[in-house]
Amino acid sequence: MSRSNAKPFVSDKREAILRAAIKVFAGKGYFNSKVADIAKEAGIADGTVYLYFKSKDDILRSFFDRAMSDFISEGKRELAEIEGPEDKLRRIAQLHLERLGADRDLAIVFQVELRGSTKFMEEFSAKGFADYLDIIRATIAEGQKLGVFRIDLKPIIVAKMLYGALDEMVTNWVLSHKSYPLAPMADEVLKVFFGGILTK
Amino acid sequence: MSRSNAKPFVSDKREAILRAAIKVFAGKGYFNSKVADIAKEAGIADGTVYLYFKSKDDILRSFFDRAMSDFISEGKRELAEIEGPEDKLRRIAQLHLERLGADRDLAIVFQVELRGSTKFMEEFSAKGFADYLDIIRATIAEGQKLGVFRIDLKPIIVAKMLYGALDEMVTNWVLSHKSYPLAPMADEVLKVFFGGILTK
DNA sequence: CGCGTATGAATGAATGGTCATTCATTTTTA
DNA sequence: TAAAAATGAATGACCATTCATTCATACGCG
Repeated sequence: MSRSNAKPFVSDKREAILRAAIKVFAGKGYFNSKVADIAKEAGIADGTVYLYFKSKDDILRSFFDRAMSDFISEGKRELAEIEGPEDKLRRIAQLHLERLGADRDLAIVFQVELRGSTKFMEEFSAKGFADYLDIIRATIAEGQKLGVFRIDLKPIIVAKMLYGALDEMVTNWVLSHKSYPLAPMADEVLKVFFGGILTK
Repeated sequence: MSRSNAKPFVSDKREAILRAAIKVFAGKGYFNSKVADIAKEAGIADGTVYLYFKSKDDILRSFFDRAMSDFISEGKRELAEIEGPEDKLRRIAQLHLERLGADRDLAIVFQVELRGSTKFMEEFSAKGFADYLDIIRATIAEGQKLGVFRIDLKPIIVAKMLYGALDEMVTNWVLSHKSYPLAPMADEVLKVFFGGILTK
């Protein structure tokens, strides 16, 4: 009876477990994390985890599904309000770095833990990553149609480049022991991406 | 007595174990690979693995150490013969994609398995990756000094971008179920990297 | 109201399976 | 025939998952 009606908060605990799991995974790595560690972090009994998740595997999968679809839907909403492809790419880069730069544990799990096995990688890249990459690709193709971007470039390759560059910024930030703000690097990346590095 | 003097080939078996391990790790992932799997693949007994390696961990570490130092020393040798910073970067990109594109198992372990835990990542990025990134950074700084590259860019960031872009090409190639040659993508990447994507 | 009772949630000790690693023994080499 | 190399069965930890039991909550009834 603690808060209004009891029912809606069934997922409260699921949330708590998910948060605890991210923290634990980020700290010791997925394969080195015990389900008991997650339970302790969440302040519940070991067995309770299995009332909300099918398996340890399922926790990681659930985390990814939610984080990725949140990110994509927020991205689409934001992009809908922007006109030029150039500005769209700028916003994508900013959102990418802002989101991950705002939550180190989330970033660690994304950059490191989710990539630890071909099994996970294939599954995940098939799902959310492909969608994300496709949004970038479509924006580039749009820019080419409008004459803003060079047409002698394959959109999909250019999309992978931008994604790869941003991804590397995040990975470096995650592994670096220094602490600096991640988001501002979006502009540095775009400066090169738009204009190249040659002087001429 | 099989080949000239026996002694020098103590490492023959070490080699064989290493090769077997890469194949096994590439196939099922580091954490899902049993030492017994590696032994079977190498055609030896389980215990024999421990005559050549301290632990399962040590196998992955040894693999990385050798692959990375081989790559870096070969790279340095090649680069010494090249003059302009622009051509140097071109060669770096080509070597990067040629080497990984020539050995899928090696590529899988590099792109996926070595990144599966912060523990490994921190250790590895501290070692070889930092050296590699620094070669790229130095080349870019050199180009700036010579007036070939824009000076309003931070070399380290530009280096991470190039590395990140190449890395993403490799990861996509590894995870893709289609089979296409990786090396030619170096030129596509450099086209953008040098010239940017804007038409102007 | 207050009390018994049914229902679902939570617990955590026990289970079962999995492997990395060891080492007494055997095989190969010189 | 001694030393070195290789073997593979046995050991001991480790941990995901299960499930018999306990606990909390809400409801019905006198």
